[in-house]
Amino acid sequence: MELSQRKRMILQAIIEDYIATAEPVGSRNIAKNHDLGLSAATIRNEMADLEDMGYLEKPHTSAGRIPSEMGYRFYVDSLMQRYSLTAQDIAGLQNTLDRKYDQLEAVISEISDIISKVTHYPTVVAFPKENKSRLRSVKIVLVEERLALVVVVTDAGVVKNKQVRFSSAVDYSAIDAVSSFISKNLTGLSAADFTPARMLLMYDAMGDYGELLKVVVSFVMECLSEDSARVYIGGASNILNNPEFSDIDRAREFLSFMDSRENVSKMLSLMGNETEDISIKIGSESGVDGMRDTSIVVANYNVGDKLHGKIGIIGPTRMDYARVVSSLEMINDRLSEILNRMLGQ
Amino acid sequence: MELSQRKRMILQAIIEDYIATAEPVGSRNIAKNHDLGLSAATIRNEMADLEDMGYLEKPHTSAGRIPSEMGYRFYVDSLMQRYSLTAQDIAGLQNTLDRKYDQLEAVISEISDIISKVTHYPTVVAFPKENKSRLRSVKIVLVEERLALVVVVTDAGVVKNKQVRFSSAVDYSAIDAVSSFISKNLTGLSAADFTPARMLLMYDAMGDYGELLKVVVSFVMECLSEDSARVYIGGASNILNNPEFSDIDRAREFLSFMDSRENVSKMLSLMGNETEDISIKIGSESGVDGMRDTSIVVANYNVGDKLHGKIGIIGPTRMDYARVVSSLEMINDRLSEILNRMLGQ
DNA sequence: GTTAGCACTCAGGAGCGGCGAGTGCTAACA
DNA sequence: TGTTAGCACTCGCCGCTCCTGAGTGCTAAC
Repeated sequence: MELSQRKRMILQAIIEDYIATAEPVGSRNIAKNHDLGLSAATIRNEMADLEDMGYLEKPHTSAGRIPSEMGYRFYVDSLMQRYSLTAQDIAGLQNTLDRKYDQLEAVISEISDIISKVTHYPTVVAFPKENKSRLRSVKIVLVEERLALVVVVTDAGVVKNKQVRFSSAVDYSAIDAVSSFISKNLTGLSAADFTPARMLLMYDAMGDYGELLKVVVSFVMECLSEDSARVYIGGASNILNNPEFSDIDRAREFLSFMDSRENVSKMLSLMGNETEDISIKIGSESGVDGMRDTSIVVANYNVGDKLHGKIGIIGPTRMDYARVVSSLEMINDRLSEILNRMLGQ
Repeated sequence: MELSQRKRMILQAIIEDYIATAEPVGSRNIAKNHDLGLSAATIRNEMADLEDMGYLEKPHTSAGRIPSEMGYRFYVDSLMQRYSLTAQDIAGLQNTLDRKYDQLEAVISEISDIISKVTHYPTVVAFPKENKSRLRSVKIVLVEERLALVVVVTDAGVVKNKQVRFSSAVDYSAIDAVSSFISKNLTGLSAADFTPARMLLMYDAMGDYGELLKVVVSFVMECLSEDSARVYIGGASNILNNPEFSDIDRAREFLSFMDSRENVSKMLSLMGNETEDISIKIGSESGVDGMRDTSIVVANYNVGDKLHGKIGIIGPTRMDYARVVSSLEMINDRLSEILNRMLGQ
């Protein structure tokens, strides 16, 4: 059954009031504060209907109503109006974001702080990650007798490097041999191509240099597969500004979840749907246990067509979705820009 | 005035009881639970003395006593007995620490998690940092036409690198020229040697390659000065296990302090005294405002003789100092070992 | 269909009294 | 003189009751 226009208006009013005040909303308040041209009694009737239909809940008989998860879902999908940030917000954002960055880490942490500051919710930013990338080139730089730097470049233009320490001195000829072997045989391969059989063959073929090759190749594989999604978590304590978390056990449950990057990165990966710009999971929709009554809003960013990542915020189900969505959209655009300039070809 | 042996025993009993229970300690309890051979009345008299002398405080008339900051300080300096970790603790530690690490980041975060797990307090680990290091060598690796990797090696054996993107193609001759210029003129210099005058001269001398040189040199300087102490913060939510922080405002104050790496790294740097193995700041001793009634215990670790860092925990002044100190000592040893193996020459 | 009125519900806060842990003082004892 | 038992006193905490007020649902009138 479709919701009548009047029901929609009332539902929206209730949800927005509840988002603003965190207190159950009564019919009288709606009648007074929103100019709907209806008396409290009429609104009461409509509210009873909305409750029957599952959009509202009563915490107890004599309190007002609060939105159910289904109510929030309907709000987010159909009622929510795009919120425009104030000029002040935007100016502040531009200001901080216009700095020059040269370290990925610095960009990510700064972005996270900004989101926290704007939304007043805990923030999660995933580092950009590669999709099925292929090897473009490998360089081995001998730094000292027993220390080399292995530099891997993928076709997404991403450069990774790692120090490798050897137990005995390595000479240039070994390095050269391995380098040219790799560029001849491995260029253009993706992680899936590194089958055990192929690797064995390779190690054999290289004879004396097998050991060195092994070290280098295993790092190359690491770079190409790269499924360990690194995340940056910021502003976790912001959650305590919400009365939902004024209970200390509740707060601890949330914060100890957020203390673990693994938890958070797992949760992010469950958010799926990389095609949509913004995805929202309300309460139990996230499918994560430790996170009762919290919602997650995530935006996907892309760098070129091979790199992507996610930025998001986590807050109570009673969240200012409209504001969060527009903030995320805006910041996401700027982040994509910065990263494209920084990492793009 | 010196404390009598009896007063010392009583003070120790009170502090240890208070650490264990977080509740003001009364004379009767001491008489009952500690076999001091004294009646409650006697202990009462001694407690009154200890209060007069400043070692104890009364939250209100009819509660027991709690230690003052001065009381804790005396305890830490003179009364505290070295605590030995249980066999189980140690086994657990060895177990996790025996993994092979090859990424600094992984070591640091793992160490932090372990300390949190053992002590149940929030943890802070500073990344190893260099002291007045000198330039050993610089390599510039051209990765693509307009992308190079600059690798800097200091005399502490530390290798840092950074991607540099150019607006126009750079050819090998430029790279070679700059490389050899640097190795001829800058080897052995420390950050202080890079005076503006000298730099200007250099840039001029290089003529066409001045731009490239500028980029490389500024990164070299960055590596040599390196005062931005990176820190890893773990287990912050552990603070909520302590009844001192069951008040939500208190918890928020603490956690929002911990949300900022800058705050924490600044606080760490105030801990000073890199010669001592362990340093302890109790309550206001830390000189940091946002951290009422918290204590900090920090251990210094060294890698070779040029690199050092700090690991520490932060908790309520009512902290199990004995356990924390021994845990930190033990973990610190293992960390030094791992890092020396990993980064040492 | 809308609204006014009314009886009913129920969480939250204020007020109050009793309990008990703890103190300080005094007087007796070794 | 130091130690201890006894006792009056203090005061935070807990649980109880009562009251208030916001909010509901129903009914009857417009």
